[in-house]
Amino acid sequence: MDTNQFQRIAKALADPRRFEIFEQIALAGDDLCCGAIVDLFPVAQATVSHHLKELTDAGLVEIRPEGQFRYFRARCEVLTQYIEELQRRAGIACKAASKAKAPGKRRSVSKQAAGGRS
Amino acid sequence: MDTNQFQRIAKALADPRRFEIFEQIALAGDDLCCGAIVDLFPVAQATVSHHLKELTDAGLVEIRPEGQFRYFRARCEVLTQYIEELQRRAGIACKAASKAKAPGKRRSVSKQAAGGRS
DNA sequence: AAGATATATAGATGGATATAAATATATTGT
DNA sequence: ACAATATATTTATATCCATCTATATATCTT
Repeated sequence: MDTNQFQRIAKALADPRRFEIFEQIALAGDDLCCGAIVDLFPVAQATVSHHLKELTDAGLVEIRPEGQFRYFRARCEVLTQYIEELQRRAGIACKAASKAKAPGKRRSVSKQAAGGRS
Repeated sequence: MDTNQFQRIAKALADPRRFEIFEQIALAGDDLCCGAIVDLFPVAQATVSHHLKELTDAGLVEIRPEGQFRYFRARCEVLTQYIEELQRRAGIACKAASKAKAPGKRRSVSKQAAGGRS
């Protein structure tokens, strides 16, 4: 999974409302259309539509148009991929950390004088 | 894991810079102090300090003060707990979805006329 | 105690974004 | 074709937040 999608998913999941919407979609299978979701939350239809777009752009949700309705379905595999990527990135780091427990090589820094960054 | 921490972690991970900082902390074991992190990124010290606070508040990082320094360590268990909670919430939903594949109970909605929500 | 260094906090600012109202687009039914 | 319904988009607004500068606090060194 590329960094771009990784971050888009992270951001999509970070908003509580949007995550709840995703949860509801996942719970409902492919049975929820936009209007049904609007009924579940105290927000305007435009807001739900916006969140659905974010979720879709992140790849977490896919759309099945059916007449004038658009039914949403959670792409659980994509969430799984995200979790795996998260585990991979942080997991590698954490593993490396527990390995490097050996010598006392404290990195104490002084640079401030040099003014390195702009 | 309570919803509060769940969302705080999600938000902490959602900012790319902050996630990178977490990665670096995890990679370094408990060897990184604030100044060392500042050296790794083109942002001001105050910004790093802010991100460290967010990560700490989310429980993803813990502090070991040592003299004038404060060394940061990644709490990988907490990240693991978050991942498990994410899997639990979405996983349950996704599982339920694949189970409920049975009858054609489309929820098509009409409510608009009633003007239910505020 | 005084200066230097490390980190945190306060305040300000620009940019992102969640939300809403209004409008546009598409589809269905008559 | 027209009215009604469903969803998306546009535009505006208010809030949040990443970032900065400046300052405060704490610790170390001499």
